[in-house]
Amino acid sequence: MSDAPHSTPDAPSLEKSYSPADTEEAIRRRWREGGCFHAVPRAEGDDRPPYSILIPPPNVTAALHLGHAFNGTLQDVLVRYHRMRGANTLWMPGTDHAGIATQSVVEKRLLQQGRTRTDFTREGFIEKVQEWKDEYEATIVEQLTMMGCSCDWDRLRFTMDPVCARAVREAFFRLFRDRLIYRGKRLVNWDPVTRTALADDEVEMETVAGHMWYLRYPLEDGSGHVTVATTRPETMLGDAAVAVNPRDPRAEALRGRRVVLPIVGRVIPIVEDDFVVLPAELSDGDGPADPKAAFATGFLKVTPAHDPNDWEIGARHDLAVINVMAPDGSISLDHGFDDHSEAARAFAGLSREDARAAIVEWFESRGLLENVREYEHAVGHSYRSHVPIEPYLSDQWYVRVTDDRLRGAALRAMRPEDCPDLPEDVGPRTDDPGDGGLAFFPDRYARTFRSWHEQLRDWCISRQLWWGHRIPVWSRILEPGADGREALARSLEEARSRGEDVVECHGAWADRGCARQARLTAGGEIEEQVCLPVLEEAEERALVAELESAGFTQDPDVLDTWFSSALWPLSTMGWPEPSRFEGMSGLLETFNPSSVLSTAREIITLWVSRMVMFNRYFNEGRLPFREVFVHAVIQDGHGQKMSKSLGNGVDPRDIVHSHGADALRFVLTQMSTDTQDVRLPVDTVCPHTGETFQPETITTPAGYVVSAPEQPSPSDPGRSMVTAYGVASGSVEASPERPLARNTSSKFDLGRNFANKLWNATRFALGTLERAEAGPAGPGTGLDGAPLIDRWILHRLHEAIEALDRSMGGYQFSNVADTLYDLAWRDYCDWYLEGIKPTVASDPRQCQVLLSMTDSLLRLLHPVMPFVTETLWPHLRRAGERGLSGLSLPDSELLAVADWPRIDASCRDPEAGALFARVQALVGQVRTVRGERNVNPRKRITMLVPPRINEFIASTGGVVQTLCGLEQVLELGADAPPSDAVVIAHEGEELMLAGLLDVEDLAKERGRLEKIRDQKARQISGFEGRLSNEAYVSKAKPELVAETRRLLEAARADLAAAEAALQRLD
RNA sequence: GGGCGCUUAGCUCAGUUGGCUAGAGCAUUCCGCUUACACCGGAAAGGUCACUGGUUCGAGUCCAGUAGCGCCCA
Repeated sequence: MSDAPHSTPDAPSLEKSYSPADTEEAIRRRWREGGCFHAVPRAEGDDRPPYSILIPPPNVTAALHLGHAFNGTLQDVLVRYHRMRGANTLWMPGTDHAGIATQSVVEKRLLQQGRTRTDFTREGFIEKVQEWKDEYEATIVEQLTMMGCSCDWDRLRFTMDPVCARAVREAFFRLFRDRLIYRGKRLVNWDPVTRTALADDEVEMETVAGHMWYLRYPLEDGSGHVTVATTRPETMLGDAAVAVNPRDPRAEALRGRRVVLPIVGRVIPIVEDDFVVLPAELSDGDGPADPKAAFATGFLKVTPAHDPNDWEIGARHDLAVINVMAPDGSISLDHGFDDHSEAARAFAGLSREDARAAIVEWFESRGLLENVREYEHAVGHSYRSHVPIEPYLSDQWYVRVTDDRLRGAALRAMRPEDCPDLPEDVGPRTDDPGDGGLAFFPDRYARTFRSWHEQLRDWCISRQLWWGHRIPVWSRILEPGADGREALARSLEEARSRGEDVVECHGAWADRGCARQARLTAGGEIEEQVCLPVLEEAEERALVAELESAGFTQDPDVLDTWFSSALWPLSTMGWPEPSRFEGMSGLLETFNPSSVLSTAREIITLWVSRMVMFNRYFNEGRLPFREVFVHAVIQDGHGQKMSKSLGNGVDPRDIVHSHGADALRFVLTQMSTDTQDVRLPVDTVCPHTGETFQPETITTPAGYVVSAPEQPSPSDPGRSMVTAYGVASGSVEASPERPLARNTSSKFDLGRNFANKLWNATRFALGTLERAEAGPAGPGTGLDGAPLIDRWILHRLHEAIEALDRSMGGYQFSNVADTLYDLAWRDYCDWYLEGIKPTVASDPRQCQVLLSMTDSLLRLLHPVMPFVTETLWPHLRRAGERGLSGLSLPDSELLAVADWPRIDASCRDPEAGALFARVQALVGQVRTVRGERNVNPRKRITMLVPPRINEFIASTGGVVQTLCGLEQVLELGADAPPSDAVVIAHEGEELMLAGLLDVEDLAKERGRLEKIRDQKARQISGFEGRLSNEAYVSKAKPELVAETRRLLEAARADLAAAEAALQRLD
């Protein structure tokens, strides 16, 4: 940091402009040393209300971009606001291990060095990932700190740290014990490249230009064939049936008949199922046409092992499940494809793509390929490797979220007005603490939450990865003749008759606290599973050794990242046993439920739902948070979402560098409207010359517009730089000759200017107070008989505080920013400071108003702009005690923990508000005339006014004279006005300005008056039209009608004044 | 296919129970370096509120439909 004089609190004077880079570091240090952000659980006698937010833990895959900065800013605004309002405030920070994403970035990095994961032991590889995590966690924390986020950094958590790991183990154990976790053979979304299962929401649908192939399957009796249409011919090796719609007229003739599957020779049935789309020519036209109908033949090949719909059909018709692929997606004979023929064996080992071509070729060469058509359809792709998902049959672990204890609890949590009718299979609302208590902002997102749960499916939680929480289950297959096998087989048989496929076992292992279950595998074997509870380390080691010597092995898979994220509100607070960890006792009781979750739209399904279910299940029905605020998505200048993977994200540190943290925060706050997306055009800063320019763009293969990886320096084309996209995409690397360019955006100029304005206004206020003759009056001074402008600014302060409280409560951040901007810049700087300049030095009470207003502004602005306000704070404190009657401003060493201004209704003064509005209107008119005639601002002029206006001006304490630049105000008498007088129509009366110009410009003056005349005439006809409408007069609110009449009268008088003045010109 | 959002000044956007003459910032033009601030002050110009119908005394705002853009979930 620099040692500029204002960077130390004791410095006497302030620089001429605010320089964030010179002060931010010192301010961060003061907060850190002051321990301002550390929260402690509620203690005896502490009646502060709690306020807590859990940060949505950012992934440690990469640095944060402005989307995260946006969310972080809004949370910090809330947290700082509530802290100043006196809440016991906790903002819990942390990061997420992001299993698949982090593992794959590390694997990608290793690949660049020519190594793969399997070159390491599991432990060795995890260590590599851990290094990555440490690096990015530090980056993320630095980014948040630089933005001023007031997190409780002493409580920083990581989803895989020991505290969180303990929570994961406990949760898994309880769910397993309660039969809410099970292992099952299912079709999963399989990523053949990373060789792991993906949850539904990790699959990205992409529209693909593919083909529809029409394959002929001969009937068994040789009497002909049926033609099936398919986009995936290679899966035909696993076909188990051909399906036809029962409404299809051909169905009856085919009933009971069979086809011979080409290549394989398998004889498979023709089944009837409603799922089959009737071809367009057979469709009876009721209901909307299915676009697939145009491509359908009415015959569907059914491949239960390789298509989710076929899996369902297979289940309905009890079809065989024949898996013909290996985990890498190649055709394989070793994973359930037992009835392979000689011809089929030729395809073994081919990739999906090669097998498709070969099989199409096989059909074609035998005349069984009836047709090929172009076909555009949506195909699921892995969000990680971006290859098409393979629906794949495998053993996976599931959470039975469809159980009423989870899904039902999530739906019952909704406010009744958001979900008036619970689905039939959901239990009724109860008096449980969390029932009906969950609110969404904006409330339309409640619907997203509800519909997600209405069509919920069990949640696949196992991932075939090394980086993550390992599944704490040991299992073995019971060999025939093994001890107790007979008894187990019998109870499994019984269970099966009850519709269950698992039995709980007692005895060995179970009596040591483990949960032990047995199930029947697809192959008819008995699998015994032992889930370990949370144990002391030595005890666990011993138990594991025993299990392993008894033939058990630990499941190699890890848990879906969202499993640990779902526990975030619990795990961060030490659940299930906070007393084990220092400083955590009482956290849960004080801060769970937290106050609000601030997050992005797509997270409603991924995360919000699961936190609600888990928190309610594990913590006595309590909600993890009472409110969910869903913020907008930050897009780049091309309307594309900023994302880590796309590489179009802007590092918030770049903006801190170019504009300062407060500017970043203010503008992001102002951008937070109720809409879904906000757009932020991004510029590049040349590292060679420092100039800002619009980078050249390229279009990626996926169709995104991003800045080109390398850019020439705009004014020095001989030199070049690399962009964030270039580095993120791996196509270029930064070097000393070709450095990485920072980003910026002119969008943040507004915030930088505002911070500077506040800086200078405060500087002016302090200088003025220093020079004042008597200094400020004591705090507690009343405003009775005070000048209009002082009563008015206090009135505005009161209004602003009310507006801020309202906007904060409704997450209307844009309104928060606008309210602050208008109060500080428009009211305080433009009107108040300008208006008091001639009087303040000799008026101690006005000095106190100035001081208290400045103090209040710093407090109000602090949540949004903490750095500049905290920097100014010690200077203000030295100016004396602040406060007025009705406005309490208790002192505090640090602004971050100062009180929010306490203002009472006595400061409200609507009369002053109305009077000052008249002043502003009058001043505006005079300034317009001065501006139109290019009168030098320094030139003092004379105003001639009728008695009523004269009286009004006299009552305003001189502000009209000051703000209009008046030499004198004269009452219009019998004397003729000066020849150069310009007429203004104001409040239905004529005013005149004299001494504007040395030479009269008649034509200009006529034009001005004519314009006023026409404008007034237009207004009058509008008002008259309204009032001549009887329906309006009788139906509209009376005060509105009266107001219209008043406006009409005023406009008529103004018109008359303008016309009179025009006449005088002739 | 289902759901949601957006379309208001050249640009980026406000406009939350329908009600003064539709606002802001930037950009543009004019005047001003008035000892707080040129990261500034004053003023001007700029809009068929996407389109079509409807409800209403009154519609940017509510309803229905159309078009375009975008997002989420299948």
